[in-house]
Amino acid sequence: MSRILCVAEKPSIAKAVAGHLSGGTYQTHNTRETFIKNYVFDYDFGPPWGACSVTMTSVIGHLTGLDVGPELKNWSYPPPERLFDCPVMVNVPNDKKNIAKNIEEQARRASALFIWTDCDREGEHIGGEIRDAAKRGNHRIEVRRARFSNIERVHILNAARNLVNLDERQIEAVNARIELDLRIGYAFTRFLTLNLRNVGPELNDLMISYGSCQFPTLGFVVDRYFRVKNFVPETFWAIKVMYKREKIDVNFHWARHRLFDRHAAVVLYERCIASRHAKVTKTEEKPTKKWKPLPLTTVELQKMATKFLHLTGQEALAVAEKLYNNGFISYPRTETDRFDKAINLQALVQKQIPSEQWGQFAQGLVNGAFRAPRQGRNDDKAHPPIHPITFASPAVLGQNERKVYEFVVRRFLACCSEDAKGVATDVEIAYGDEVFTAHGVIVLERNYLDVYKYENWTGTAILPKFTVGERFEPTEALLVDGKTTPPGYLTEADLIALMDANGIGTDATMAEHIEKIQERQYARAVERGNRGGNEDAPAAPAARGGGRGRGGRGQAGRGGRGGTAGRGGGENRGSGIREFIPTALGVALIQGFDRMSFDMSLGKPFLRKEMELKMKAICEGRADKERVLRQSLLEYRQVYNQSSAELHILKNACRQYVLGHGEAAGGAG
DNA sequence: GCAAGGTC
Repeated sequence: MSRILCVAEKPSIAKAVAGHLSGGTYQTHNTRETFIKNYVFDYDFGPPWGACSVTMTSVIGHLTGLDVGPELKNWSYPPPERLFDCPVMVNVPNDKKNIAKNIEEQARRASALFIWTDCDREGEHIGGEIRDAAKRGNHRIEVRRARFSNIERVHILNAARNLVNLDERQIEAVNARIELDLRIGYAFTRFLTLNLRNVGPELNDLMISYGSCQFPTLGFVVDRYFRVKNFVPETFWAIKVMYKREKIDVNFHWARHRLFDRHAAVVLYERCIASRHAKVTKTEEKPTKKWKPLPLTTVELQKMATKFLHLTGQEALAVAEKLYNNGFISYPRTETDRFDKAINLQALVQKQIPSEQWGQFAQGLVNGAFRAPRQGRNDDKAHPPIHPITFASPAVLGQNERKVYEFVVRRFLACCSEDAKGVATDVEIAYGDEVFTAHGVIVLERNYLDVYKYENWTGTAILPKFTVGERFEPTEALLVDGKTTPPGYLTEADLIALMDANGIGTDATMAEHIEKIQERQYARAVERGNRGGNEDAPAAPAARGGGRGRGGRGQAGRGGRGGTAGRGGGENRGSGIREFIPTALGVALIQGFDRMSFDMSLGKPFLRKEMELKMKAICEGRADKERVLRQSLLEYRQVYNQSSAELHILKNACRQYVLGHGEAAGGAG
């Protein structure tokens, strides 16, 4: 019987796959690494392998690291630009030696290696690392890969019978990313730290790092800071019409929303008053619904946790990992927002019936209210959406675990419910030369809203009956004025959404980058509403540089902000929602690079997006790794040279913001 | 001393 070595990306997958392939009977052997077990069993992989003796084990993420040699460990010599062309080498870090050794030893006794890493680019690369380790033990070992996107039994058995080859292109694409991130990160970090050190005592002992993810993350924070800072309130005028019928105040909204020209508004208003009567031109009553949420991804979990659970993204992820390790929820790092058909959702719903809080709701779903979840557009082909696995009694969970578990379960049950249903009424009237509308909703069935307490469907009222053609005299018609208000600083949910949209970091690392820019003292998190005076703002005597000067007209009507006067930060006082404000250093770095004559500033997200496109090109065979590397390093070296040549601009920005030495030469913007 | 990406 031939021996087969199987290696997964993490211990939990090794155990799950071993369970499925062996039918639940395997021997467990400890290794030198506490978390890693070798599972031994027999399995028939079908032709050409036939019945085999299998050892299933795992790594714990990446097995190797890339680093520069000892001759480049000294920061003072050679200069940082050597990092663009010095040798780099792959090594197995000390904490991974035992894992690699286990694979080497097992490979010696095996004729084939089957790789069971996640079905994504990084997983393919980890597969390559596993292969290299196995080949060190047995250079003739045959290497195949299993492709699976969930750990349902049938799916795993199917993967075991349909092995493929490792995709070298994906491995090369990741190799390119690793090498670029290392060289560029090291080079610019040393450049910044060494060159800004002598600008002022404040910067003497700081580590000023650059990274392809941390800098764009900071860039978002700084960009919003300037939008708030440079916001110029504008006065607007609006016509408000109210009509009382059947004891209901019906508020009609002006179709023009608001005007920034007082004279024009007054003229239009006077025509309304002069006409005295309004005429109903359209009424419409139609069924409407509020959609249930999509299946839960990591990014969404973090956004919701920062909004509703009073946790940071990183805390939420750490708690979710603990819940996962205890078997309560599925793998928490996923981009997938659609459930695979193979997964038995009703059985998972059933497991929640014992809950005192949502058990009844789960019972209702089991009794017939169950509906298939919506299908999102994202599938990482590696993990299902986050969902509960077993019921966890609140007694066995800590406080934060309880909150996150509750959210995961409620979200899941909401996904398996019916949309909320209601009737929407719209009434349109003509008054003077103007058009006004009223909108009302009656909620008929709350459905998922009964379990998903993080959402509601209110703020809309029941409208009395109106008939087309009828005329009435409004109870109230006023010309009101107001001022546009600035947007708020970035919340963590905003920041995560921006990173997600711009491809900065991955679901697993976004929270780390947010943490990093605070650790580096580039930005600070402050509870919304607790921003006292100017003490949190950077020392920025002349912050004219960054965003757009006027927010009023251009932003009108978009999003929930920049709206009517009086809706500023006050409403959220003590909300527990944290927002990010750059420090003087953070502003200086982004502004400094922005003021240099680059086509693309290091603080903008485009460079990372470009890297992403290049990786894709390598994966699809349209580009070659070596050429991509050569080309990218050439570009970054030019950015580096230019940064050296224009270093005074960066230094001036630091003097301006950090030391408060007035507006620097070179100007703002 | 420095990056970003896996995972515990």
